Amino acid sequence: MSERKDIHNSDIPVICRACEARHKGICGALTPDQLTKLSKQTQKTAVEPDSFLLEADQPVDMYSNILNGVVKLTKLMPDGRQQIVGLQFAPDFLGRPFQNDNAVFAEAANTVALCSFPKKALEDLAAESPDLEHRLHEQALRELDEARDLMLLLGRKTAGEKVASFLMLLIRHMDPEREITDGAVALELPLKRADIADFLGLTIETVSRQLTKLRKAHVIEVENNRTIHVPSLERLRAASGDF
Amino acid sequence: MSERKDIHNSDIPVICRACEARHKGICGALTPDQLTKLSKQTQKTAVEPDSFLLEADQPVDMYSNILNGVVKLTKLMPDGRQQIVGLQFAPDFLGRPFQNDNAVFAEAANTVALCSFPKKALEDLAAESPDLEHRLHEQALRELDEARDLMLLLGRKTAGEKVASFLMLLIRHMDPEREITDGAVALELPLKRADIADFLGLTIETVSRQLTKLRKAHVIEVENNRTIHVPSLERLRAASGDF
DNA sequence: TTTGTTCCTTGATCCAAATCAAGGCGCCTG
DNA sequence: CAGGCGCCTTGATTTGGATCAAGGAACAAA
Repeated sequence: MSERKDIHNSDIPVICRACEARHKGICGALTPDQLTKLSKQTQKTAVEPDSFLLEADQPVDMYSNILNGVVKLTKLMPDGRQQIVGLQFAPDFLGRPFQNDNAVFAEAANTVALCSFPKKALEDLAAESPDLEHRLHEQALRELDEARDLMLLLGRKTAGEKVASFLMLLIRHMDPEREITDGAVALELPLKRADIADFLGLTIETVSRQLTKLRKAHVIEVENNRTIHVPSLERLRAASGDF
Repeated sequence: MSERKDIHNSDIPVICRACEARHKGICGALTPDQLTKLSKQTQKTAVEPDSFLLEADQPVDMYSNILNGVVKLTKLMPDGRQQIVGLQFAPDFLGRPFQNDNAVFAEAANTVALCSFPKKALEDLAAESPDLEHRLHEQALRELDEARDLMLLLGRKTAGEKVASFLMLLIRHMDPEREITDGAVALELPLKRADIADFLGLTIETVSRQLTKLRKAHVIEVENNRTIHVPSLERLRAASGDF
C-alpha cells in the first residue's frame, strides 16, 4: 500500500533508477514489482535524426518512453503536403493506446533516446493498475490541450505570431534550468527550419524571414542558426499574440 | 411485460432509459446502482443557440453529457480573433476532467440538450470505477485524433478542401440513418456560416464562395442555406484532399 | 584544393484568401 | 406594410505569405 519508493531505491531495477519517466512519466504509477517485470522486457535505443519511430496506419507492437530528444508527430496528404501535429519531449509516453494502428507518423527531430516495451506488457499492466491508466489519461488530456492551442495558432495567427509562439512553446517544454535572470532565456532549436515550417503551417522561407524580423526587432538574438537568446520573455510573449 | 430486456431495464432510472449516453456515452460504464445514484443529482436542460455552457478560465463545477445538438469549443485571442477547436455531438461527454478551469469556451451551436451532474459526483464514480475512467480516456483519445486531423486541415489545406472536409466531418458525425443509396447523403448544417469560418480558419465570405464553387461543380446542392445534398460522397471526399 | 551537400537567407513576383463594400432574402415587430 | 435585423452572397481591391530564383555558410568527401 504505502511503499516508500525513495527509501527502497534498491528495489528499483537498475536501468530505471535515474530515469525521468519514473518521476514525471508513466512509470511513476508502477510498484517496484511491476517496474521490475516491465524492465525485463524493455529495450533502450538511440535513434538518429529523421528516422521513423512509427508509421501511420501500420500496426504497432511497441510503446516507448522518450528519454531524450524531441519527436515529431506528422500527418501527410496524398500529394505530399505535411503537417507536424505534435512535438513530444522527454519523458513523454509515445504511442496510441487501445488501437492497433497509428494515425500519425512519429519521427525523430534530433537524436532521440527511447525506452521501448511491448504493447501487450503495458496494456496488461494498465488493466491491473488504474493509476497507470490515469497517468496515460492525464497525458492524453495534456496533449489535447496543446493540440487546441495549436489549432488557434494554425487557424488565426499571423506568420510572425506563429514563430514567436513556437519559441514560447519550446521554452515552456525545454529544461527550465536554462532560465536566466529577469526573464531572459537561451535555447537550442531542436528542429531545422523545414520542421518549424511544417509545424507552423508555413514555408521555410517565411520562417526564415520572420526570425530575421524578430532579430531586427531585438526580440531575439540568433547564433549559428540554432541557438536563440531571448533577452526578454515578456517581449517574446507579446509578439506571440497570446495574453 | 416479461421480456428479458424490460426486466433488465427496470433497474435503470427512468430518465436514463432512453438515453444514448447509456449506450455509446460514458454512462454505459456504470452499474444500475451507480446510475441511480448519479441520476438523483442530474439535471436535464435545454440550451438556446449561442449561449455559453463553459467559460474559459472559469472554475467549473458541473460536467454534462450532450443529449442533442452540437457544441462548439472555442478559443479567443485578446484582440477578438476566434477559433473553434472542436465540435461535440451527442452523446459526447462535455468537460475537462481533473482540472478546475477550462481552457476553452463551450457554446451551443444550435439548440442543445444537456444532462448535467456535479463534478464531484462524477469524479467519485471515476475513482471507484476504472471502467468509467477508461471511457473518458477513450473519448479524450478520440478527440485528440480529431484535433490532429484538424491541424492538418488548418495548416495545409486550401479553402476549398477545408469546406469539403468540413462537410465530410459532419457526415461522419451525424446520424448514419440518413445515408442513402450509392453514397448519396443529405445533411442539415448545424452551424451558421460565421461558425464554419471560425472552425476552418477562414472568413465568412470565403466559406460562402467555396460553397458556391462546390455547388457549381455539382459536388453539392444547397437548399435554404442550411440543407446540403451530396449526390456522391466519393466526389466530395475527392474535393476534401484526403485519401 | 575543388566539389558537392545540407541548411539557411534574401529578393522578386505572384496568387489565394482577406478585406472592403454593396445588396438580397427571410423574418420579426411596430 | 414598412422598416430593421440577422444571415448569406457576390463583386472589387488589397495583402500576407507562397512560389520562384539565387546565393551564402558550414562541413564532408575526393
